[in-house]
Amino acid sequence: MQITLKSIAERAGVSYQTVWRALHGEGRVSPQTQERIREIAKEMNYRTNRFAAGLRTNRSGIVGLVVLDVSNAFTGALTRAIEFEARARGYSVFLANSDGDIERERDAVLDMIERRIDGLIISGAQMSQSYLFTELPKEFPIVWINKPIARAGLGGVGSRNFDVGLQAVDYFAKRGHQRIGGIFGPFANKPFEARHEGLVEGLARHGLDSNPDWLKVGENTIAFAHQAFMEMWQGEQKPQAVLTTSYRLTEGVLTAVQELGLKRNEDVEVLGFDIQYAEFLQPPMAVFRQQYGEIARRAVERLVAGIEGHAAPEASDVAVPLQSAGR
Amino acid sequence: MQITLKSIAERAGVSYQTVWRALHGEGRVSPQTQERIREIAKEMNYRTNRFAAGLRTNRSGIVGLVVLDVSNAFTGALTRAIEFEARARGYSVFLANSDGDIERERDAVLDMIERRIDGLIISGAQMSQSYLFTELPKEFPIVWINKPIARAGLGGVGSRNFDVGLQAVDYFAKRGHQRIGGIFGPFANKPFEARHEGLVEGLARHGLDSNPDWLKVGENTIAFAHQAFMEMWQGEQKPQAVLTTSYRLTEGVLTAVQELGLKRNEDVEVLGFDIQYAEFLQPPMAVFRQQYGEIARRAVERLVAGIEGHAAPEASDVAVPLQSAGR
DNA sequence: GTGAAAGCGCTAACAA
DNA sequence: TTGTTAGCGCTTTCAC
Repeated sequence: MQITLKSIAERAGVSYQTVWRALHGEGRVSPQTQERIREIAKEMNYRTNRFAAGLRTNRSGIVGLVVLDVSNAFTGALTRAIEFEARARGYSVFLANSDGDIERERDAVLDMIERRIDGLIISGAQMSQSYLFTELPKEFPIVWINKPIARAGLGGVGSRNFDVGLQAVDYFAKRGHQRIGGIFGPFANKPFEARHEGLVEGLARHGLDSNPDWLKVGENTIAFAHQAFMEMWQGEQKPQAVLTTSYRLTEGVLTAVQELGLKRNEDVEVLGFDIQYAEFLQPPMAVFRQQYGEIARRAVERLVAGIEGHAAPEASDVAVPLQSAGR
Repeated sequence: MQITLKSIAERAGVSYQTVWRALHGEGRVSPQTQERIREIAKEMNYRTNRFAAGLRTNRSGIVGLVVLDVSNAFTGALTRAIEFEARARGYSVFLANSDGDIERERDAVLDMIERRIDGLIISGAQMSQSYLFTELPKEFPIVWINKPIARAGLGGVGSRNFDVGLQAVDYFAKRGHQRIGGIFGPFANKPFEARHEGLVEGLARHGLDSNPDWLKVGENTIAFAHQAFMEMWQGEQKPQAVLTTSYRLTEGVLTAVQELGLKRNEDVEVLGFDIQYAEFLQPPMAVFRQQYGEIARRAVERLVAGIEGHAAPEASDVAVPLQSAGR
């Protein structure tokens, strides 16, 4: 048995529109009636049926969030922050993982559309060029994170990835390194391309060699990074310092360093990325950390503005601080 | 403009119930009509309005998931697995973080109730004894994870925490340690209590000392673990081996070990918990790892059975394997 | 200040 | 095989 406006109305001996007004505080009810009705509602544990309300208003108060994989450290932190921001604005969030699979992503998005989400945040999208976009309502509010989507009218938020490359070279150069390398995921992911460009530009600015053997582009996996580092180390010229550009790539390099029995900071210096436990490593590792909280705030703000028709600034990219190895 | 059954019906020149039957494959439609209608629907990008459907059927096909904090490594993995299992059964998931705050948890749950979730999974619940339960519909399907809730008629799933303590002592004893300690979160969280009991029982079985100075119970925070380990180390009798019983507690001990300049496995041996990067540490660390995939599977299975009225076994606890330090 | 009534889009029971 | 109709619980307009 459901508790509805009607059942409260019966108990209170008024019409159910009066109940509605009392609960929504729409003035035109006598204070006594309002008080009485609210008490009854509370006593009966009345809860608005958002299905019915949404059906009527065409608003769900739900945002969809599709991520690659919540169990990734950065994504988890991002997801938490997004949920926090969304809830603060009265929205609930549907969560789905795409697992990097375009079909899973599409299914998730279409399911959310059926469930009438008001807007969508999509992080690390697979489907940016996909025909899928022809299946969404025109002008549907979408905000991307990290990986741009042409279709998203509201734009998106990412990190200042070009700067990551620049900063890395500055850092390494200051510590006296000349032979600098980097490991990158696929350029189909724009952030990797930008980090790469930044590194190359940084090398140029410092007048350093940009050795293709030390600049590895491939999959964003532990295995690729491991292999890439191994290859660098087999070359006759070995790099003195290597920038990694994702969580997984960092882990791959760390395993390789360990297997080769190298000492970080003596044999080779590694700059990590998004690794939460950098301080616990021996020796501690300096690390770029994406600012999930700020990214989440901007993304949600932009999305909600789009949904509710407020003006809001385009979301702009967020700086990625380099956190030094000291504790 | 919404695409509805009605708008398809107009285009197809049939009644909208015929459209409904065609789309739901309820036999009684001529194959040609069915084919034609489906094509039109596809072309128009028709998507069922689940609000309307849910209003009618009183089923949402949504499960609520409330966790302490998705950005915690174990919780992230658990969340991903739950979403996977739920989606495989046709359910979407609302995600909310309680952040360990009972008010946030309550708000999230009540909001989900308004949105008519079919059932709730709650991990690390804060509100087990709370008056809140008087506010939920009787018999509402709830499954807990990790922290038992009396109110949850469907039971829950956890890890075999007592066994963790037992195994830890076996492991340490086999490696020749006699002075064994442990660090635990608050006993208000049953899993900590069970791990503690297991450790004490293990010590007894091996005829080892159960020194209260080495058994620290407090907050589940990095800070507490850090302080607890520091205290142990200031005692005149220092432990040779320490079990940590959560992700955060492990990190706290690792920082303390590092600050004291100790060498793990020489000065003191540490058993970690739920640390994903145990292999990257120097030296690698043996670690208990909760089986999030299996826990998720059992929880969702149990919940869905409860929702849909199937018979299903009570969910039982899952073993926690100890993964050795080797790579 | 209060009530009557329409309608959101769907499901489901019944009629033709 | 197809159509008619009622109703889920709410929001909103209009009348009193």
